[in-house]
Amino acid sequence: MGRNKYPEETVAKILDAALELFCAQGYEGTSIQDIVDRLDGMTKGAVYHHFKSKEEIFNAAFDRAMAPIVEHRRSMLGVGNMTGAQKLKRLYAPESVVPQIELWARMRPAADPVKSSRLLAMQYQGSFDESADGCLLPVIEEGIADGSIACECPREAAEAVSLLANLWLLPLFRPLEPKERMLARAQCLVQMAAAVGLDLGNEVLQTTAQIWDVWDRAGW
Amino acid sequence: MGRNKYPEETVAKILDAALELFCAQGYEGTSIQDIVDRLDGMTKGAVYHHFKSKEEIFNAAFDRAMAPIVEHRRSMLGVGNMTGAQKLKRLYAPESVVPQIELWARMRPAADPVKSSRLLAMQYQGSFDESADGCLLPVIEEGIADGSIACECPREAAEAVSLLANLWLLPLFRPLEPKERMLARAQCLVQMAAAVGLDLGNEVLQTTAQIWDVWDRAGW
DNA sequence: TCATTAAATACATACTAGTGGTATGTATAG
DNA sequence: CTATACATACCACTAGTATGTATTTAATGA
Repeated sequence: MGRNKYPEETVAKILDAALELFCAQGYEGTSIQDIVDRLDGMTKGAVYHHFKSKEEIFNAAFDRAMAPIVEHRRSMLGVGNMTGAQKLKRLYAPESVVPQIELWARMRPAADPVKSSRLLAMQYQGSFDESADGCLLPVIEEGIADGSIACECPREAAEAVSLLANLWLLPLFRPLEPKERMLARAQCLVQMAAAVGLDLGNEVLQTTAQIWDVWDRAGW
Repeated sequence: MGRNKYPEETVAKILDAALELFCAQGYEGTSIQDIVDRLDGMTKGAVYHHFKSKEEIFNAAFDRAMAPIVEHRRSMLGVGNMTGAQKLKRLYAPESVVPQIELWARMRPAADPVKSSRLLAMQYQGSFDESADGCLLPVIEEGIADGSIACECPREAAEAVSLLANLWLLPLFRPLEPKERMLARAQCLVQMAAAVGLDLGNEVLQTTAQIWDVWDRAGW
């Protein structure tokens, strides 16, 4: 194949193939050759021209997939006519979470923590980032400032809620539990969060139910 | 090297070397050759005579390291003269947790979730196992049966507490936070657990403080 | 405005060191 | 004598590199 006039198309193709494979087979279970084989006609040279390592492909693929979701969550922060408490509920309302879940469902990560260990590590790391630099902690602090939230340990509460939401309520790396169990988890999280001053709202239950439906439809 | 009269010594040497390397460099970052190089004079043939794969070495190394700790925690279950609530507090008291932490501290896992992703995945998986088949859920159910614990969602509460204890209170895969922050986390977890009917007891604070000291002394 | 050329880009090809794992040989203990 | 505990030699495959080649873009001059 000769030189492409629009190399960003090639990059997109590489990232699409990589994302699917990384999710289905894990990072270590996916070889560069696997990716190349999905790019009909293309060779390893092309891949290593656009990316300098497998690691970089991995990160780029997920950053690209997550970008619109991160953007959507961030967009709420600037809004002026909402209290912190209202924004907090919004963060875990269906319209904020379900699009992310639909993306994950399409990517079909392996329901085995060890196979998906790298993805799991990213979600773990991301839970802390989300609390610190992302949306959750800023929203909580906004709520404390405007008097709509009373929380003595905002940072810790944010981390705990974020961890549980990402690694426990999202059925990413483990077999899908029965719907009632997932709802029980959500109810449990709501109670626990309330104990440290965070009212996540009962929409979390609806969110969880919708997540379950998406996951179930996707054939888990 | 000729044939050893006591092959279990060879096995022990392999597992010792493997454990240290897997912790320090992660699973993928450790090659069989790395392990062999630590077994002076021995070769890959010896390793593959005793273990059939890298995976098996990994599992055997950690099972061996964890065995005494698991045993110690299990030993509490049979005791008859304690209520479930008392046993629950015991599970997170210093004498139950600190030995485990000292083991981890000696192994020095990399404070990077991605590098330690396989260990992280094991801890994650283990958190669910601990709730389901391990000590936590049985103890809670014992407490419900004897009237010392009032918990509406024992399974969910156990999972949540287990996850937070293993992935948030233990400073395994992330840089060590300041002591006050770790104590704030512990306080936060105690409050959240109380909200779903589990009294972890204030010993958790002492446990956390001791864990921090061990970690700090180990040079994190 | 357009042809010519130079340089930068987008790939393909061929190769390397190192990996997990195996097949097989050999010496020793039971 | 046999089974075990190793050592030796090898294999297919991996991430990554060095280099070659064709094509697009930019610069130039008229």
